[in-house]
Amino acid sequence: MAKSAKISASHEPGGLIVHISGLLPSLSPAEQRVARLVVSDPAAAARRTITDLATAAETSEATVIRFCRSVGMDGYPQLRIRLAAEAARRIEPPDARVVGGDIPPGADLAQIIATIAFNDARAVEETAEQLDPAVCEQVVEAISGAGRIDIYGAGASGFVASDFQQKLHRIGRIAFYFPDVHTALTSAALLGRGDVAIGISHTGTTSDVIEVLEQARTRGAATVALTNFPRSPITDVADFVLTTAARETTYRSGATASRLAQLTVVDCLFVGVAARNRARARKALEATAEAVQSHRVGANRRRA
Amino acid sequence: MAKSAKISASHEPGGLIVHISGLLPSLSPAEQRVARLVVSDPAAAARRTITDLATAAETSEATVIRFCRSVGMDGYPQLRIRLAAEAARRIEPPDARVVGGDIPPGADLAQIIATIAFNDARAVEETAEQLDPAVCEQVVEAISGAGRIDIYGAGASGFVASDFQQKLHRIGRIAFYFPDVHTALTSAALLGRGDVAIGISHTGTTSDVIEVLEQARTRGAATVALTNFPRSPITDVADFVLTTAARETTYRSGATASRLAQLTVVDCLFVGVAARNRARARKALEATAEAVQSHRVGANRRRA
DNA sequence: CCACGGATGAAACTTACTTTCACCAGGCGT
DNA sequence: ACGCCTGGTGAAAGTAAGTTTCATCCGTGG
Repeated sequence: MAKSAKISASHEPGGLIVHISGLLPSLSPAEQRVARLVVSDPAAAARRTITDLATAAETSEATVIRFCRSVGMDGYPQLRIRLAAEAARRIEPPDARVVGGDIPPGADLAQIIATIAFNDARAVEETAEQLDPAVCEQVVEAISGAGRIDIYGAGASGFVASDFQQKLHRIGRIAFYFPDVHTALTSAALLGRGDVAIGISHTGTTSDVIEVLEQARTRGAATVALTNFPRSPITDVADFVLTTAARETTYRSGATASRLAQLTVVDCLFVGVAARNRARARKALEATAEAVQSHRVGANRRRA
Repeated sequence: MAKSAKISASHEPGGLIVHISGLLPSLSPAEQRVARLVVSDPAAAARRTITDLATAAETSEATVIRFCRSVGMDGYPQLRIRLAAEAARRIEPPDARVVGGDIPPGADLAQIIATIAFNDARAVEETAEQLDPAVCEQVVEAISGAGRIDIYGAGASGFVASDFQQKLHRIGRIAFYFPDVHTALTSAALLGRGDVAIGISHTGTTSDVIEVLEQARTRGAATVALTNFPRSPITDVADFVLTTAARETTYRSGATASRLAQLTVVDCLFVGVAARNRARARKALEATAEAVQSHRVGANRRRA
């Protein structure tokens, strides 16, 4: 008893396994048998019941408990949990993911999934990191006070534009999206001071969008550009520039990463606007949610 | 096609937590209370005894056991250990970010951005983790060999459906998307063996989509469901079920996280299909890229 | 209104964990 | 050599944790 008592003081936060193997020689023979089992396969040990482990170590449960105390645990369940945690941590990180890289021709689907998800998640994170909250704030303010909001985007970015439009609409802001250039131009011509025009273009070189944004600007509307390239042409016609941070240059993994990044920015703006008037936004959201209720079918099933 | 045994079954290698939150709506109220406790702090739950947890969830031990079974565990000890492992693997939760939580009323924009981006990125990562490559593979194969591919989705999921359609179209697959239920139904009625129908619904309860998918199935098409909830009604009419892992349950941060997750899955499938025939896909992509070139304006500037 | 089925918790029950205690083996003083 | 302590050990008793059963409750649909 005296021997193990002194050890109990050491609180071992890091490597429990290491800790155990360190004091292995100071343990009694029967406890050593237990310790060796534990050290050699922590994950397996974590799965065993105390009786099981005792049998495997050719000893009694009592000894296992003594072992637990010897290494500074309260009891067996605690040891089990620590072991499980330890074992989980040991798993090496998923092999070298190709950052922003191409997908090798021979890749299997699991690899493809890992690569894509990694890049997609990165795009979202990095976009958020480099977003300037000050600019966002100004844009949010402009949108909040706008008489009307026009959103432009072509192709894949049109998708995002449309999403933004819907979101704003759902919280009661007057927002429009135009899938067609001519309609957009017409609308832009009707904007004025106090209105907001938002142009979305990943490359920042989509002439249609630039043109429309320019039109809006000359009419006195505040113009916002959302693009991946801070020095692209679209930024010339924008009062506020928001950038995404998708690295993907190739078309390989679709333009999905950039789309996700754009959607994230849009979401931030949306929540920012909604936060300005919680009550009103919430009310509007609840109303719209209710509206689609009738198109929902019975709840999720219970059992398997 | 093995229609009896549904593909996807009990695959949850990625995240147990994620798995649980997906199952959440399909649990009974009392079990949901337990689930919420577990999801909100897995590490703490792992430390608790079953009686403790039951008390905290204001329910009985019996319910906790039922919960364990519902999420596919043998019993409470097993759950505990899995939770401990899970919690350990989890990287230090970035300071005060409310995981899947609400955005505090007083939050400034920088906080909002951080929270949103964090949740969005998480949704993408966790979705990838829990995606079953085997099911993906089968879906990819079905799509690759399909005579025709119909994609259905309403509201926000409609965007994703449309995106998928565009992607497949761009690599030369014959794919359709219908924004309108009636057109979709008509189209579904014309499907047959060898065709593929894909239904996208975050909640898995959108009656329109379910209906159309069912129609497609009775016509002999292979049906695929993409939803966040593995036990939702849409899975009843699907041969293949793919799930996303967005935790957000509230409308607050928009349904953006779920949308991103869906897009990621779509991207994976797309790349998977494209990888099946690199040459052909690449050629098609290059052709389409060239087509929009004329709508691009001069390159990015070099310096300021 | 009742029958029904699922959800639920109390209590019985089982298993796992912990403590107690007697025993044994080896060291040590007489 | 003989007791006599001392630490190591497992059997068994005891306690707590986990699991099952079952009666009750509640909402649903006939």
